[in-house]
Amino acid sequence: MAVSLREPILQWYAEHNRDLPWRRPDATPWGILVSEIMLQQTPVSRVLPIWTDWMARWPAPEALAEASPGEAVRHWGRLGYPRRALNLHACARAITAEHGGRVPATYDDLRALPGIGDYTAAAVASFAYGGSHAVLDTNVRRVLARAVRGEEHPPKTTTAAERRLAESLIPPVGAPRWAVSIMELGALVCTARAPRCERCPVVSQCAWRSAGRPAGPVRRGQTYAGTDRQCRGRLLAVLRDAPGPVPKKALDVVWADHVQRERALDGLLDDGLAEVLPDGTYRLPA
DNA sequence: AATCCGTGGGT
DNA sequence: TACCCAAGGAT
Repeated sequence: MAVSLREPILQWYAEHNRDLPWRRPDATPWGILVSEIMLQQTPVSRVLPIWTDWMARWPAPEALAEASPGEAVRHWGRLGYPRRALNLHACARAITAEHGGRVPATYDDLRALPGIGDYTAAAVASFAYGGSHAVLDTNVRRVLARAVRGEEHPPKTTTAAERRLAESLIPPVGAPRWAVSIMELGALVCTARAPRCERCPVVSQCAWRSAGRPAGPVRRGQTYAGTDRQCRGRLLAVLRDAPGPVPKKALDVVWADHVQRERALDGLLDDGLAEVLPDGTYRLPA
């Protein structure tokens, strides 16, 4: 059955895997944790330079824990979803204070850290510690949706059936290798947009392929221009690129709509991504 | 369950 | 050129 997907995909990975720094033998659990949070909804190519800089600057949780949250946000640069920088900083402080400076090894302990959900906990437990978990990211879900269910896209949210299927495929030995293999296949071959079926090691057993690659329903993408998110991004960029506190005027000039701008700024303050000083200037959190 | 949360590159 | 979407998580 679906278990016959394993050997071809493992073999394909052995020949086609990318040499990524967080996959090397000398990668630390901390480096792997940092990479997983940076990779949430973010392409590898954009993570690489930021990850390299972070690991040189903060090679262990204790180092980041000693920095301010604002410094974490500043060095996050334009990776996107900057609350992840705050999450990573909070992870560093929790690991330092509650786990003796060692990244926890179990799924449950990892899952309890800020910004670490089901996927990231399973990924770190597996990749950093050799744990056996279903590592269900968007790549894996797409490969399974196509190869097994014969559909172009996975369901919007992870279903119990997907989880059962993923768990049934975990090999008794080498779970981490299997997880990274099927993820890599989704990332490089079984892509969302223009899948390279001619390079796929399991094309002969793919239900979607044999059905003629039927198109799934068109999914509504979220527009971005003019949103609060774009406004928040503009405002935070001002704070990030300034060496110190900035007057409110510096924020006002980057977004015309007054009501939306104030709402977005309040949101940044609420989220702990910015703070206001007694003199009315703004900066990244100290 | 549906929305919100950034950013930039590929198609 | 628009649009899609990328190793998700929190609410």
